[in-house]
Order: sequence, then structure tokens, then C-alpha cells
Amino acid sequence: MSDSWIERFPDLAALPPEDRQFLTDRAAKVALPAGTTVFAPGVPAESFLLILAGTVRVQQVSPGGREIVLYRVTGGETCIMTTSCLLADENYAADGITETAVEAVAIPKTAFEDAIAKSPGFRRLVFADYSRRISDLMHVVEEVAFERLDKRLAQRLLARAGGKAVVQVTHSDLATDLGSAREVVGRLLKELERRGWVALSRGSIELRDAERIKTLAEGG
Amino acid sequence: MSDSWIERFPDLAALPPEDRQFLTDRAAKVALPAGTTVFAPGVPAESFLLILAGTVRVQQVSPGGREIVLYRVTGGETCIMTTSCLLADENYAADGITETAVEAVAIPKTAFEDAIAKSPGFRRLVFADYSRRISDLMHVVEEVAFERLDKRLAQRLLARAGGKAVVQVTHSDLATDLGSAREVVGRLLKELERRGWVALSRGSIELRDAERIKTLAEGG
DNA sequence: GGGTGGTCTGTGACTTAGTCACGTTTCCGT
DNA sequence: ACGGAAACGTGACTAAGTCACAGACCACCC
Repeated sequence: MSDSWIERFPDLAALPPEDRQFLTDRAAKVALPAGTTVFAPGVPAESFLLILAGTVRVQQVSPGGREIVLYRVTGGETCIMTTSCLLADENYAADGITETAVEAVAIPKTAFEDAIAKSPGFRRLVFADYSRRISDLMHVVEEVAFERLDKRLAQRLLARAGGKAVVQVTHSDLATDLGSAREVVGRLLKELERRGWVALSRGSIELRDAERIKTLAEGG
Repeated sequence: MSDSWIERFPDLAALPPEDRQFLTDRAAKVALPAGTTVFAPGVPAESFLLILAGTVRVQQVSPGGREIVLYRVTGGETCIMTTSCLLADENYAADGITETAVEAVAIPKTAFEDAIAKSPGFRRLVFADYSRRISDLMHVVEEVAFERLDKRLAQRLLARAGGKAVVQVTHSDLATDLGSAREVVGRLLKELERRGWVALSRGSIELRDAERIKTLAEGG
């Protein structure tokens, strides 16, 4: 199989040729359409995933049906949910769902364990992602526990917009991002619209006063 | 230095003699009284910590002064906040505070990196703790985002009691555990007292009907 | 014993967030 | 054009957090 994918991962690209060969020999490229469930709670992890393109959303679902996004895995990253489950021989404790079409490389469990044992560069990659996710999770805890919802909503709007003026997103998507309820998000958005900061329409939100939204997202 | 401490860590005790020697040669035993700040946000990590006895509480503090416990590190465990910061060369993002007197072993950064590189058993230990903390953090997110506070309070009461009838804890300790506010915890406790499930006094709480508290902690 | 400062707890009025049970609008395929 | 699904709106209610206090209890020290 082509080993071009390995260039997406600096830590792996820097590996000695035999390590690179070891990985590329055992890796299988997979393509997943948007909305695919990559893993789900209770299922054991079977192979290690390196994401090449697209994003996977890792989230938890409450018994009552509410959801919260824990973090997103994008191109050049790995999913430590999988790492963690592989190494500890545990079942998944969250959902992994593709948000866009995703291209990824799957490395079977045994090859993953070998790579961890043999390749310092591979370990660096895994450890780096562990750190990143731990930070992500701590940040989520901090936000959920301490920050006002309108502030968090403003942050999400800006993040989703990525500079553009119109965000294609539903109220319930945002609610999932924030771990809140659709009605609550709807009411907050309505208030922003009343102030003229956004314009709402079905499935999309136009940011009309990005400056003030930014102020809300940062300030208190 | 004595290498007896290594027996507290099965993964390390199983190491080949030279690896054990490497670790014990470089490790320094430290004793910390209760209430010591082990690390704080913004400070770079300097050495890897293995806890022998006692517990370290890892928590976040909000700008508004509210606190939430992320997890506790007890005997036989390592603090992955430290691991993560050491490996990624980052500053701490949370507080680490000893809850009891703590005995620990500190391994300097360079020796830690060597051990990671050379010793599979040491890596196993580190990876296992990473998994555990990721689970812990996900659990915290789930609880904070989705569970009712009275239910979580009941859980904490039982956990703190550890079978005993009287828990030595203040309302604001519990609030920190739960990431809530002291007044709120106080009111919930008052309601439990009204029902006759607990008896309150300054600095301690007597569980009078552990069964019902258990039901509350489990049920919805 | 009486003061004194610190920790711990109680309270009321208020705001913010979540829940429940609907109703309404918009879109899209056939 | 019509039926159903997805998206959105609403009101009434409960839960949780905030703020600004006021007491209560404790240890310690003259």
C-alpha cells in the first residue's frame, strides 16, 4: 500500500525506513461517509485510527438523551479513546461519529502494540495526542462547570463560523456542542437576534455583529 | 536509596533488575504534609511523581473562585497531569494539592524520559494511568453536564463515608468535589436532614439512612 | 472569663439553566 | 400537492447558581 499518508504525521514521517515500512505494510486505508459511527460505548477497540482528513466527533450521550461533545479529532491526529481502549483492553465509553467524510488509516491492535514497543517516534505521536486530549477534556470540564452558557454559545458560534459570516448549524447541533438543551440554545439565540447580533433562519445563523459576539465570548 | 517503594507498583516490580536499579538510583523519596500545593497552573513540570501513600487532589479553580475536583491520585498511582506536562513540555493547567500527608517518589525529568524510552514496564504503568484518568475525566464531564446535583451529592457522601456513618467534611468541601456552590450544597443537605436521612453538625455529617441515600445516588 | 478573628453555616431575593409538553413552521420527496 | 420529518417556538415549571448578607461556632490569647 502507498505510504504517502505517513507524511501527514511529522512524528511518523521522521521514523527510520524500517519503522515506516512496518506501519505502512500493516495499515489499511479506510474512507467513511459523514455520519458514520466509528465506535460506540460498550464496543471493544479493534484497531488504532489515524485520521488523514475530515473530522470525527467524540461525544457522550446521557440516559435522558442529551449529548455533549468531548472533543473533535481532525486530520493529522489520532483518537486517544481508541488508544486508551486498545492499551487497557477496555470497551469504548463514548461515541465516535464522523462529522464530515473521513479518510483514515487503521492499524490492527497487534501491530499497534508492536509499534508502541519498538518505535520511539510512534510513541511520541501517541503521547502527544494523549496530552492534547487531556487538556481538551479539562477545558470542557472547566467550561461546563463554570462558564455562562451565553458566553460558551458565542464561542461556539465563532468557532463554527471560522471567519465566515454565515454558519450552517442547527440549534440542536449547538446544544450538543455545549452539552445543553435545544430550547435553551434557541432562547439564547433569540435574545442575540433581538439585539441584532445575529440573524436566524432554519439551519443557519448569520453573524451580523461579530465584534460584539467576540466580546461576549471573551468577556464576562 | 532503598528500592522497597518499587514494590508498590506491580508494573515496576516486574522490571528487570537493571531497570529497577536505574529508577531507584534516580528517585528521591519525598514526604509532604496535608494541604501542600504539589503543582499549580502556569508552573512547568519538573519531575515525575509516583504516589506511595496518601492522596493528591487535582482540581480546577474558576476565575470566580469556584473549584471542581477532576480526580484524586492515591497510593500506587501516578499523576498524569505531570506525565503529560513533562512529555509535552507544557505548564500545568490545574492545581495539585495533598489532601492527607503524602509519601511520594520523584523522578527527575531526564530520568523519566529515559525510563519511558527504555522500559516497557514503565511505559505500561504510564499508559495505564493515562487510560484511567481519561476515563475519570469523561466521567466528570458526564456527571457535571447531565446528572442532578442531589444525586451526585448522595454519591459523594457515600464515597466519603466509605462505609462509616459519620463523614468529616464541610459543605464547601463537598461543593468543591461537585463543582458547585457551598450554599447550594447546604440547601440540599438541609433537605436531606429534613427527611431524616442525615444529621448535620459543624464539620461533619452523620448518615442516618444510608439505604435511601444509596437509592438516591443510584436511581434517578 | 471575655474578646477576637477565622471558619463554617443559614437565608432571602434574584438570575440563569434545564425540563416537559406541546404547537408551529419549513423543507423535501414522491 | 400532500405527508412526514426535521427544525424551531413557547409557556409553565423546577433546579441550580449568585449575591449579599447575618449568625454560629471554635480556638486562641490575653
